[in-house]
Amino acid sequence: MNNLIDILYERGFIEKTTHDDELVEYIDQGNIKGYIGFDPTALSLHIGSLVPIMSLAHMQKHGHRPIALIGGGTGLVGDPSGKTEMRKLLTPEMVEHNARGIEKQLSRFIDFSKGKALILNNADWLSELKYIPFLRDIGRHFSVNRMIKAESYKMRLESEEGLNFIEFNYTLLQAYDFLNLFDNYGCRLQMGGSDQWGNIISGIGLIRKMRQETVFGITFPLITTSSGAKMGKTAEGAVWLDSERTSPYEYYQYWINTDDNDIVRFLALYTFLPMDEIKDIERLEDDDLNSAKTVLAFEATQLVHGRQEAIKAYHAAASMFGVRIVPERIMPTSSIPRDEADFDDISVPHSFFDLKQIQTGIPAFKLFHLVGLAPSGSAAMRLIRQGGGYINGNRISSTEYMISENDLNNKEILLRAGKKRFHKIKIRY
RNA sequence: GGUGGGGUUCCCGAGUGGUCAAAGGGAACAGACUGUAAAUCUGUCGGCAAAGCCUUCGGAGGUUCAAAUCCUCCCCCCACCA
Repeated sequence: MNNLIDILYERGFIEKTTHDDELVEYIDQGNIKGYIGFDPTALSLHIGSLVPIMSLAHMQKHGHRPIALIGGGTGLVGDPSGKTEMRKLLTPEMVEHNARGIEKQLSRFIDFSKGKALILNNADWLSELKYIPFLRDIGRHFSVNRMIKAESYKMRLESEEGLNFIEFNYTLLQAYDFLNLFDNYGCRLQMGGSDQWGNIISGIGLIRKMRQETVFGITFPLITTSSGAKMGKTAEGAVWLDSERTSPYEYYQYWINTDDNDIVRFLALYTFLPMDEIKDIERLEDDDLNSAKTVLAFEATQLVHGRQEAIKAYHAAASMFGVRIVPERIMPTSSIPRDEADFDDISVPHSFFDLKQIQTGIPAFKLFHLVGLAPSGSAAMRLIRQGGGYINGNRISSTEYMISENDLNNKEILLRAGKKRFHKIKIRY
């Protein structure tokens, strides 16, 4: 059970691989290089990229050398695989900017020091490509007949919108990436999402044809929640790894809201906790399940935002929803604090108001909108009308309700929308 | 370039002169039930200090008392032909 492949299989990272036995043999040699591409379509990565990131981290933990390839060049083209519509084209400046942000986030999971891992940008070689030589050297190895039969293009070919030529070239560029990494870095493994299978196979084929060498591919399953939703999608949009976009508290809450049926799977994928402990979770019921979710949320938050932030989020949640001490018997390896500490709540979303503003009086619905608990005044009005608006734990009875000094509770007002969205008003003196 | 079909509120999708803030479904939100879970049931689901008013149906004009619906021009997408 020491081979990276076994570990990845056990934790649920692998959907399929090429050359099963040869791949295991190859990885057994140790210190191998494997790469994954990251699209710089946004400034930040989100939860959807966590599986690739974690697998690179596992690689490193097992003595191999991960290569994170930022798609600075391919990002200018846009991967159509599995997409229903064409991506918006990004400007080179945007791609460059995004690449930096992504690099920062990756380094939380992977140690890039002393060549223990590499971070590369394919713009470095793709932007220099000459069209005619590229067509002659690379393009001639690709059969259009085969390409249009590929599953990843199928959706687009059958759709109304069709497939644009620029996107059709994406596969060639990604195959060329692999060739390049093979030639210059001795990289023989590419990993990626299941939608990348076609692109990965193309790279493998290209290297076989041009270098007569065998290289390998691994794809990850598409992770969905038990209810069928894509990972990391909420009403507010994606759950980002960047604390500017998704606060550690919100991030923590996302994991706490995990479906019961997903806990084991997610602990395996999104934490480094030992598998034998994770398997014990399957036997838990009721309240213990919530403890397991707490561990999941804590560990996942710690990985992305660091221990301090994870503890803050954990404490904030405790102060809102009640303290929950995780028993020693559940996930003993987890570093989640298990003692009754002083639970502060500084991580709960909050904003500051002047005492004067409160004394003047402000309609409750207005305040809910103001602090972002409702997207509009109308929505806030509805919320209150439906009995979903609370002040300091008490349901607001009327849409006319005015917030005043009387609502101050220890210099604070706790607003709540529905069951689990909180916002604290603090008075600035 | 030609011909035909399209662009509707977060998404899908009905609507071809007033009864349209626009059917239906999905998503989402709230309530009940719970465990900050799922399932189920009920309600809400453009904005606005709100029984009223304002802004939306690719864009800009126009016809009309009245336009998502009719006319003109433009932009974009798709299919077939070249």
